[in-house]
Amino acid sequence: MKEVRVRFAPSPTGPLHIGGVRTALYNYLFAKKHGGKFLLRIEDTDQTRFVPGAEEYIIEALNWCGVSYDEGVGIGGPHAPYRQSERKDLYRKYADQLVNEGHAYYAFDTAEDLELMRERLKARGVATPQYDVFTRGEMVNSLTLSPDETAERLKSGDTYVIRILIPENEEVLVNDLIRGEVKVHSSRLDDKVLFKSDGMPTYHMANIVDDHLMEITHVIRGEEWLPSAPLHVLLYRYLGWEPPLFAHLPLLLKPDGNGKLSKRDGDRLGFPVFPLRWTDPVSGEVSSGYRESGYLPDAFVNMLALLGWNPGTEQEIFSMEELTAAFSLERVGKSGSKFDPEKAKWFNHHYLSNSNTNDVAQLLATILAGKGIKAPETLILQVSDIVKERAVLIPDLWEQSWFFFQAPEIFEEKTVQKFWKPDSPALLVKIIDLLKTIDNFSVENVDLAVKTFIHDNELGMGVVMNTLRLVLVGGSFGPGVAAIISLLGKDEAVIRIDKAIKRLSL
RNA sequence: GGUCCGUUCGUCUAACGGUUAGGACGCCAGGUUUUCAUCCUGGUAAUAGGGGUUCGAUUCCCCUACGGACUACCA
Repeated sequence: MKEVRVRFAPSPTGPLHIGGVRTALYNYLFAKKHGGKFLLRIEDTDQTRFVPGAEEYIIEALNWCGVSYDEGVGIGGPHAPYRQSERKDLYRKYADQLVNEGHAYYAFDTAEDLELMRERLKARGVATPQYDVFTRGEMVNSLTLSPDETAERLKSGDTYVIRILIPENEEVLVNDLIRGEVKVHSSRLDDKVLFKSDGMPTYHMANIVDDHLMEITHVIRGEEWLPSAPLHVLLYRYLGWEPPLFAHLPLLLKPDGNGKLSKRDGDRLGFPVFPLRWTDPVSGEVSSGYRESGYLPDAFVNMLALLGWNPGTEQEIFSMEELTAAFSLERVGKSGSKFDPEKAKWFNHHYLSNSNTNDVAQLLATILAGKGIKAPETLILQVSDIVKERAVLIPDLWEQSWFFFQAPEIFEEKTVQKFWKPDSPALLVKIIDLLKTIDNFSVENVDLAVKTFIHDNELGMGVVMNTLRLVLVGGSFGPGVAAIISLLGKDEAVIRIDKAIKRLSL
């Protein structure tokens, strides 16, 4: 059996959004599953839409997700180059071949000509004006011009495009791995431009040539390409090539209402639609990314994988290896999936709280370093251990633990109102004395000592604990009080209690 | 408008002719608890509508409705 070769072929016109990431992911999983190759090709045939930084962004995003490619831009491979603008010279001969064999033709119409044609047809009541079997006869092209005239125009340097000559009357079949057989009548297809007047091929031409040359076996791409798939089938046939197998993935929809997920939805609903933060080079507008928002790549990938695909079992937590083993195109759904930001958070929380404490400590250490805070490694480790299950996003690690690294400057008014009573200072003085008697300052020991103290003095658990919490962290938040006291250490705990007594008693 | 694709709880989805239509997120309730979370238990909630085919339709066919994609010398 032939080696499976698939590609992800984005256009560098901006940041990759999560729908694109998912397409890349499915290609990757499919390739790995079948022991094949996954390649990255950059489709930059439209020079006017080039956006600086977009290509780098795409590569960085794939790397962050752990979606690595075997051949492509940046790493090369047996079919280099992988950037279409650098393959420019390759395409022309195939366009010529199509013209020579009567499957394509030269068209000299100007933009104005085309506009006029559309208006004319609309006036005539034609709903969809197209350059097709019905209209090509009245346009300026090598079909309507004499061979001499055509040759003359070509020679004199008239600008022209090359259009495919769509056959007049036949059903074009597209066999889709996800949707089955899709039939379209050729009379509904238009004579798409294959070769532009600027000397570049269009997507349609370039993608067929490259997929063939790069020996692509499966084209896995978004559903938005389904309507042009018949055209691609025709091109393979006319070029005499065996077409790859097609799989058109369902779309990612916006969380509310309907429609394709877009950049705007993220802004509007407050969640990232991009894997990484992106700053538009022209407007300077910033779009948030999953990475910068504090998502773990594994959680992000897991969440994305399940949007449109399911394993057929009730498993929902998957490592990349497990995804690879379980993935199949047969289990990709047909209908679009609404993106659910809440579920994304759930995944991240799950991954964070189930992460190895050492890994979490790394994340916390990075945050601390960014704030210029120095802390003992063991403390970071201990804090990470008790705080990881309380964090949904990475920044929560800090939100839940900052008081371990710096003493509170202020005391929450609300909590003071509720727990600071006239007899609080006396209580806390006793607690200080108590803490001083504890030799082994482990969480368990501190917990036992405090609870015994509460019991022996017939005090209320809530009152004592919350008062302690208030003076230790400055409010009503954080992990268990015993853990806080233990990790702070005897000296620091006593200092904080003592200071608070003085400040709050004023 | 035309072409194509689609339609199971609010959301992601399972069930590939026979199930009390299952799971997850969310939500609600209860439990654990020193705060807030977590965690545990339970609950809520769906086959778009109408025709067929069949002993039997979520499942197969048709129609309707609704939704989406596409409709550039953009990908």
